[in-house]
Amino acid sequence: MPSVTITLPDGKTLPFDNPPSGFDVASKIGPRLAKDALAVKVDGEVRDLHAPITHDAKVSIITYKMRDGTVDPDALLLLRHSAAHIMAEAIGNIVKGAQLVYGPPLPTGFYYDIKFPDDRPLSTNDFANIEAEMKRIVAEDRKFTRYECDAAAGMGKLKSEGNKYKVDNAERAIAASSPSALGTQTSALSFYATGEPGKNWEDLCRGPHVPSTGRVGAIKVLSLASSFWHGDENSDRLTRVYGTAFATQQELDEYLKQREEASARDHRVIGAKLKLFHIDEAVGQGLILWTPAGGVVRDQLQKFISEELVKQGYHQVFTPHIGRLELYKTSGHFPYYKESQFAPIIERDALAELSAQGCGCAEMMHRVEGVSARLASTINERTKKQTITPDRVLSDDKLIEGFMLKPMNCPHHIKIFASQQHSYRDLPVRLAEFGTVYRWEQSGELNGMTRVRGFTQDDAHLFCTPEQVAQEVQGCLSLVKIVLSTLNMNNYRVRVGLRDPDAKKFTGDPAQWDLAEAACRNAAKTLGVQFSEEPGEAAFYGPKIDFVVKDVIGREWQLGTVQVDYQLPLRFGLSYIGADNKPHTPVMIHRAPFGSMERFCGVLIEHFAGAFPTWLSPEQVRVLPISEKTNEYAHSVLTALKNAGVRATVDDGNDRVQGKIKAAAEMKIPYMLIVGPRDAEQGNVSLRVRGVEKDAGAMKLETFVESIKREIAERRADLSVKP
RNA sequence: GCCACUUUAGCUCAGCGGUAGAGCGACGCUUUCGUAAAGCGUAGGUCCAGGGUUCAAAUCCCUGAAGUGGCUCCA
Repeated sequence: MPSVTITLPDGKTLPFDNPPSGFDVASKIGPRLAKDALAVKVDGEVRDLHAPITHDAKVSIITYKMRDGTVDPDALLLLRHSAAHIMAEAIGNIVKGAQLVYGPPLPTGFYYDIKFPDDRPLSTNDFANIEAEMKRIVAEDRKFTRYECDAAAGMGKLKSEGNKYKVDNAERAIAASSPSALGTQTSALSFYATGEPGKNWEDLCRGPHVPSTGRVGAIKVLSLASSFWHGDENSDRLTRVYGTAFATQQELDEYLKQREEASARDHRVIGAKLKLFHIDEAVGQGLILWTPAGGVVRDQLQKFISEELVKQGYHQVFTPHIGRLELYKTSGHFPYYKESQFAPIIERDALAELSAQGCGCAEMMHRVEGVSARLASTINERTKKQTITPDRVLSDDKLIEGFMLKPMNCPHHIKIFASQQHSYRDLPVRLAEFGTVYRWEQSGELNGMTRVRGFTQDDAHLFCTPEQVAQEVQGCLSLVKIVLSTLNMNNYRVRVGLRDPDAKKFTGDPAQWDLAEAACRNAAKTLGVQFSEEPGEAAFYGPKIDFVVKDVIGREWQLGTVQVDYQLPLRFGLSYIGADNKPHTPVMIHRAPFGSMERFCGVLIEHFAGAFPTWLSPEQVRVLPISEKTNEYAHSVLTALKNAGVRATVDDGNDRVQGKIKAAAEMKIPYMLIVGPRDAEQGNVSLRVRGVEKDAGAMKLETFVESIKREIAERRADLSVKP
């Protein structure tokens, strides 16, 4: 028998005469550890607690809680993977003929994709039954038993069960562990029985699992969703059942409470309560109506960024909401993103003429969507590549012209640049606009302000020489940094999106892409923030740098973006006269520090839970007279505030002051000024600061006005006014 | 777009075949008050829309719209 030496995390070694299991190792360390052990990590790989360790290895025992008292993320994943099996068995017991597909753990829980028989779909009404069944399985505390068969036997077993999804999983597993890939390893399939193989429920599974069902203390079925097999929308539709699990009921309860709290800061809920925006069915899905209060927030953000733009040498431009279809065929937006744009707007006369010719719908679409031969050859010549798809090229007399609701601002800005001749001395030219664009998002994607069909980008396009790219990109990045730090959004990461190495989803010369990607990478390096490079994440015309901001609940939002573009200047034939007196093609940089005003405000609402810094607050101060006796004084206070440019109101209703405070607190107003006879006599105001449970004390009205003016002017993120 | 669920007063929701309900808000009156809701009263509804079943539909069935959670997508 070979002896095995186990090295523990603290460096101690334990000799064993026979290959021990993780449980044996834990038992040798102590009975308490053996009791708590869920699995074992062998040379960094998580394995079943009872699997034999056949060679000398570094071993650590995985318990639910780590030494510092926090939950081990490995243990949680393990437990949730096991919980997914328990849920799958429970569902299988309740719904006959349910075919299991795939059930992985997630950072917050787990799901199982299941194909239900058509006559028996799952509904949320089944949750109670499923949970009861899961509890029964947990109470039985059955062992998770692993067994392996060779590929042929395993496949035979699965095929006899008639579940094509599991057969497919097995085929993938065999392919992934094929001898050619891993040398000597023979491909085998592993199964886990929840209890005894042959007697209890079992599933094809790589594992590992917790030792027994009883170790999963608390499971809850959370929601239903649909998914596609292999994520392919043309493939089978599956039902995805989400759940979560913890070792104890208390942790589950805490998690559910946390979820509730998260939904309480939902921008749609807060937006309605604070009357920040409205979406009206009659106006249309995904179209935001900014109400007066939300209008203040947006206006302040726009003023803020406009000030920065002046400092950085930008020019403000204004362009209309539509443009000729031809423009977007030139830019490439129309062919590339046809599916996610509103349909073209076609002139009445053109429609009537086609209709008179008996032109059918398909023919009409073809003649709208086609590209003229002249445009195709021009662009292909300029970009030295076949960028116009030949089957869409029609002779000019067959084309129908139309307009597009603009999906991007760049073509309009390009035309502004092209309207004048430029010398290299003029560059960079920086054109900025709060430009509203429209995109046809799928209805199921729409979500409050964060996913909409019409939105305003804080857009700008910079036209510069190749030598200026690096510096201009850095300028853009510093702008994004100013924006994020002013708003106290300091938890973000930076993603450099590079072209997909093997896909054809990019246009242009690879050498230019290399240049652009290098410029982005270098600029990201100078940021002093961690960044990741992600191939395949580029725009079709160039690489980009995205700022992904993490909000208070840990969700990530892609907000600011900077993109380098060598393609559009070529497609539009842009040029400037260089020092050599010859024309050169400029490089374009697209950038939007907020991204979209709608989405940014939505994220901002959730970030602050509606409690905006004073400079952004729709209502900055509310004056609360104690009774009608001080209404007059309250109004004089209001006048003083308004004269100082402070957004303020008076609550002169006949509520008691407690009621007025409650109402003002619910509207998340930064400062309340409570005024009674005592204050009126001395020209004072009694201050109450948002988030503070008690009176901050009295102060002179003039002092308050000066302090809040300073706080607003500095765009401070905190409430700084004190008596 | 796909799957599940939801849609009743301005808001949050109850009612689930037999007269349309509550709390908050709004409005009015009383109270004139010192730090997170004073008291009383009044108004407010095409029960999402259209069709069907029924003596009778907010309630059951069908179709559609919108919303929510996911899937897929996001220049």
